[in-house]
Amino acid sequence: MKSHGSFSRNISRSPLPKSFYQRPVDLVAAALLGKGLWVEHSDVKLLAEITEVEAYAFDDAASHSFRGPTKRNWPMFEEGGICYVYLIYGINLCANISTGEKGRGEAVLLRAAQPLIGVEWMRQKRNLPGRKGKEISDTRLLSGPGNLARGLGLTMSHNGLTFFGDTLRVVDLGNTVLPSEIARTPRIGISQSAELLRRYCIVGAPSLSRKG
DNA sequence: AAGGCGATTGCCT
DNA sequence: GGCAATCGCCTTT
Repeated sequence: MKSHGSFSRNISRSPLPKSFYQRPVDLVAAALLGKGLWVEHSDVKLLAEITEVEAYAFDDAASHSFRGPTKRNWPMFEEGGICYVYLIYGINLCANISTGEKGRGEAVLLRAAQPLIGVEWMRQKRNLPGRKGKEISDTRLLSGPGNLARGLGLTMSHNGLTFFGDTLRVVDLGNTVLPSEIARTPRIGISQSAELLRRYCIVGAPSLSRKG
């Protein structure tokens, strides 16, 4: 029986400690798989299981931080556990979690998650007025970085918030993701350092933005 | 001061 | 499978 989508677990409301993020970005990326992403809005509380992420290191040509701090990427240089939100292609938002010590310049991009709590709220966020086609299935609501940010209601107002506060949290879902269940692949949509295996995903998770 | 291009998505062919 | 939408940073005048 696969655990994805199940509620029969011991879900913690406590955010993971700062120390969780004070580690090399690739370790944090892999460790985030299977964890709960908790987002609180004034009218709703949301929870989703992280299934796909990408690691971006300071010495990585594909990373926003590669050329040093700017007005846009400054949260990447904060201490680990800070939210970095940016606009991509003028259309979509992407949410990241900074890692390492302050000044390091590394982050994990959140690419996909499985909705657990607040599913209908997420669907409303995705089904914006004017959208054609069929209703989006649960597993696709947070599939892809732009969709994840939109479905969870993340905006630029979340830029710079911590993931151990009231609004944003990463929590333990009481499950275990074995190393054999984790796949490493090239990152998606980049040209620099395209050969590096820094995309991490839970093998076979239905919410993945792409197979593998 | 201006133009190219990107860690994307959804619609159209 | 191709492409438009659309904003900010970086590179080049």
